[in-house]
Amino acid sequence: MLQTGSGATTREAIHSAATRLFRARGYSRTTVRQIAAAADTDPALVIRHFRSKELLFLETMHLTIDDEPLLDVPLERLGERLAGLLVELGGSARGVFLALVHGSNEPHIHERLRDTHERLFVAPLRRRLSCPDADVRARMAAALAGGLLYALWVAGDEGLLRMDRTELVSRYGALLQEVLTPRTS
Amino acid sequence: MLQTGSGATTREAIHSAATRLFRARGYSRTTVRQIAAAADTDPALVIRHFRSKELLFLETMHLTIDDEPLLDVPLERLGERLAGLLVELGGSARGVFLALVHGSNEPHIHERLRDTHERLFVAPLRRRLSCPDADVRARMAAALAGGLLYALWVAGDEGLLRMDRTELVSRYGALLQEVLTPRTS
DNA sequence: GACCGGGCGTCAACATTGTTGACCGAACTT
DNA sequence: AAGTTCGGTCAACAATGTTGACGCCCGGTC
Repeated sequence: MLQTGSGATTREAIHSAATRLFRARGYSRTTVRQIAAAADTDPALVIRHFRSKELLFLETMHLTIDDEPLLDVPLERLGERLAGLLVELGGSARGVFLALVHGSNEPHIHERLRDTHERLFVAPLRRRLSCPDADVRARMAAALAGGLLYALWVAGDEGLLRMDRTELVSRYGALLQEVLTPRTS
Repeated sequence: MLQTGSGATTREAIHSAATRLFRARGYSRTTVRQIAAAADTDPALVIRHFRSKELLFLETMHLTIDDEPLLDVPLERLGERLAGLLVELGGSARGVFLALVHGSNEPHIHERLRDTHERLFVAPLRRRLSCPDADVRARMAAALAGGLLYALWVAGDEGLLRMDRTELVSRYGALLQEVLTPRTS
């Protein structure tokens, strides 16, 4: 009957509090009671609205990039464009990505991360390629993309973090370009 | 005074049980009581020998590769050699790597992962290069290496997993080679 | 109007987690 | 022989995710 009483609003309060906390502190370091307190409600209600902490996590942690800017650039600049997107990605996307990676010990979260990798990197890149080995190229480029995020955020390579952004974009972009449209020399 | 009574043996039993369980199930899904049961002892003793679950994890989860085979290959084959090492790495190294990545929500484990990345990938590669930008090249190659492990194990890209090993080594190796010793064309 | 059925909220409890302290036995030191 | 220290056992603690019992209040039905 979906009566839109105060139920929906507290549900949204829980949702937004969970989003913020999961992004900031990850899955295991965020407790249901913290979420309840931030949403000014009861821990039991958090579970009653979303059926478990893990389902709440899955419902809040969606990693999306507008992949339109990926598509509207000429093919020979795709590598640099993707590299630029990756290094500028920071902020909220960083939190979601790290939460997914850290939480992917849990099978459902791992599945979510795999979907995200496929949908965010592999599929858009493959769509831009027409050669017979487009799938392999897209997957290798996706591995490179994930590798950059891994090195910067997961491993925390301070050498790369301190590096000049435009140089990093240029060099890593050239590498991505080499996977996507190799020089046949 | 180091009396080698039954103290050291149970400590080793705990150590080996923890190693096995952490590798198989990761940090958060392994409980101190499971470790104690597998070592046939008491949970309290696990904590008394290693001061906390996290310290026990750090003492057991060391990721090492004999980097000698990395060094004894001519520079122009280094890329393919590294790629070969990475895809054949499986087994126990996979468990340790995943445990570190998943657990790196915890600051100390994150620090361990950063050290491992530096010691396992960045440093050996930089040692082989002599150009002025050796550091940047080594770090980018390390990002590629981590990206391959990330794509295969963390994200679980089934397309790459199903791919022919020798082709994957050859193609990803060429890419690594491009970072290490770029064709100046 | 009386009734009551179900969504919303509150509270107390449960099992499990990591961790600590109290107690005990045995072995080594003096 | 006395004492100190290490190794082990047991019970407890606070915090975690989760569940069930109870109360409230609004919307529809006799």
